[in-house]
Amino acid sequence: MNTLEELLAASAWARDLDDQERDRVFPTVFERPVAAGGYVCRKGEPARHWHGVVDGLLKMSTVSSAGKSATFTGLPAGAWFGEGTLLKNELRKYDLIALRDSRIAHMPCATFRWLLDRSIPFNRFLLDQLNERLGQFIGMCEFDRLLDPDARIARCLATLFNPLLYPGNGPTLRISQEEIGHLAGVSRQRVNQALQQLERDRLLTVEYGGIRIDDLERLRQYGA
DNA sequence: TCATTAAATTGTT
DNA sequence: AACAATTTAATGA
Repeated sequence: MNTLEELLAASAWARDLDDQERDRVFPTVFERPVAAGGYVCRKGEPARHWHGVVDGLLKMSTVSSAGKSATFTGLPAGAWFGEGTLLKNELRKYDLIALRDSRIAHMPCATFRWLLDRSIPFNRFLLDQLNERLGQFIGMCEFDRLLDPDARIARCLATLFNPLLYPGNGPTLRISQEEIGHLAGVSRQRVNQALQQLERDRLLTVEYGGIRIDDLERLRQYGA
């Protein structure tokens, strides 16, 4: 995934629009770079856009008043996010931070509402996405308290390869072990150990600066 | 195109 | 957290 055009081509909601809708919607969507460590949006801000990840990697997290941070999920290229806040007309509930230099698509709130009011495919997409996310988060509640670090990392990685939420990506993902550590909330050393175990189990292949998934289904189930 | 160097990432302690 | 080894990317001959 490299260009805004490719992101839109890979996104189900955009594919299903008719020509007239496309002409109206696409020109309003623009792209903006975010440097590694930078915020795409902050907890407490009003939402002005719906966002997509053209390229890069984000984490969704919050910081408690005591200063502890919790990461909820990672967002790879192909992800669209922020609809929850737009739909409810609330303030953002999470921080979205770039784990590395990233390029983020912005769809203005007005366009989002226009699609919401007239496009069935767009509504269908949101419904599917919210449903898929719900499944992910319920899975996280389970593994957060029940599973050992290897399994936590396995499932954390599996979520990044959800083809419904993050289309347009192959079986390989450029992600460093340090970045995986940030997402899963474990040390880089522990990530390294876990990846070696998962490779022995033939679930994935460790590459320099990335991983290749060999068995997504078993990765999802790991530790169950 | 190839060799050299710097930077990033990995694997280990 | 620190270290050495490995891989990649960038540079210039």
